Amino acid sequence: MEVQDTRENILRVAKDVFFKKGLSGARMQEIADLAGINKAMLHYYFTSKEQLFNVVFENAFQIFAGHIIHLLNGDGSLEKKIDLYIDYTIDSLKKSPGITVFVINELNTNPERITGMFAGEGLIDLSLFKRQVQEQYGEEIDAEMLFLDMVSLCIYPFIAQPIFKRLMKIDEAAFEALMNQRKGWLKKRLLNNL
Amino acid sequence: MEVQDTRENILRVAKDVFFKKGLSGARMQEIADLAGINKAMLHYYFTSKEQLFNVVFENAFQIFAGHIIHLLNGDGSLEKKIDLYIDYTIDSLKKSPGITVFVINELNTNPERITGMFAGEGLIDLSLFKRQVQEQYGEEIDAEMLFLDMVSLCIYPFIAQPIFKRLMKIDEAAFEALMNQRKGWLKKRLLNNL
DNA sequence: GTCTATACTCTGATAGAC
DNA sequence: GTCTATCAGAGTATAGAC
Repeated sequence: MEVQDTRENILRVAKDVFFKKGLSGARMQEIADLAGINKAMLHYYFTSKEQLFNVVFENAFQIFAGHIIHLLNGDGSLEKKIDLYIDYTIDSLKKSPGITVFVINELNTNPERITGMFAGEGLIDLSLFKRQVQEQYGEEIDAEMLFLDMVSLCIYPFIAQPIFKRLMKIDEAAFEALMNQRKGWLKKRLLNNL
Repeated sequence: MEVQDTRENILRVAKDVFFKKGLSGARMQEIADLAGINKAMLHYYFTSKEQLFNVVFENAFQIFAGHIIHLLNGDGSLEKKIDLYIDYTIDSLKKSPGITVFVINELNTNPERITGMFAGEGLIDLSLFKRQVQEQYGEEIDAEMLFLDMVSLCIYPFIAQPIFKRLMKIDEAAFEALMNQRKGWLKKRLLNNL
């Protein structure tokens, strides 16, 4: 197998294992087994478990934060932005439901990471969003609260997915359908209130 | 120190350590140090790390699920219930912000737990809530969606607390104030829409 | 690039004295 | 009930042959 293939393959299965078990719960042996290689090979491509984890985490954080960046820095009216954010976030999380718990958990375990993640560019910044809310709705709507609402409403159902599925007595497919239906519900609820 | 004191003391510090690092990340040595005893004593009171963890988890889950049980099975009108749920949940999470990530993460790592947790009584059941919504608002409001909204809006800000604090450039105290302010905001937003 | 074998550390758990 | 000392297993990482 070519270098690139092996490396990509490791990252693919490492993602699955780290998503499920976190940094401390994951085992290099399991990653090696799933990748069809042995532990020595893992250390040939990645110097340590932590380094491998960091690569996986940074990829995941890009996707996770992408939703928010998309919302904050997108073009168009507030209504259009919110509309797009809902579709983008829910569709994206349907494909990779474990990503939120993974990122949140790591950021909780290892809060120093946050500073590093936000240091990059000025990409993650609420000020444009705030200005837009103010211009269109004045003081009546609190931009920070609206932002908290949007993010919460879209993301939390995926975080608590195992509980909700049990509570509502539905399976994987029904949950996905519920999330699709939720897009319309959220647009009505969020936009009608503005 | 008396038996009860030592045991309670262990549970208190074990909670802190497990909340921060999870099952696999926690170290018996650290728990022993913080409790002011040695590892042998830990195993005198709790047969294994997993057993200690289970006790901590079950206590935490009671608190976590208490919010929802409170909502689902409470007395009074829907409006009153929602009002109470918001106050109860936000006040409770302010006191123990780490609990949500802890519970969610463990349920994600170890999904078999969910069945056990729900098996107990018929306490966690959406049907009363659904009936109440239907009676008061007919088909216009989707009870499951409304339920998802309430829980998401109250809980998610605490889960993503480290990120939000960084994003909004506020400290611990300001975050708490924001959550207090949020109670009023949520009541207006949720109840005006019904 | 890939493997086998192994070194070495960490950590959960127990034995046994007091 | 509490401690010291120690064992046994697991798990990361590396040496070195091919």
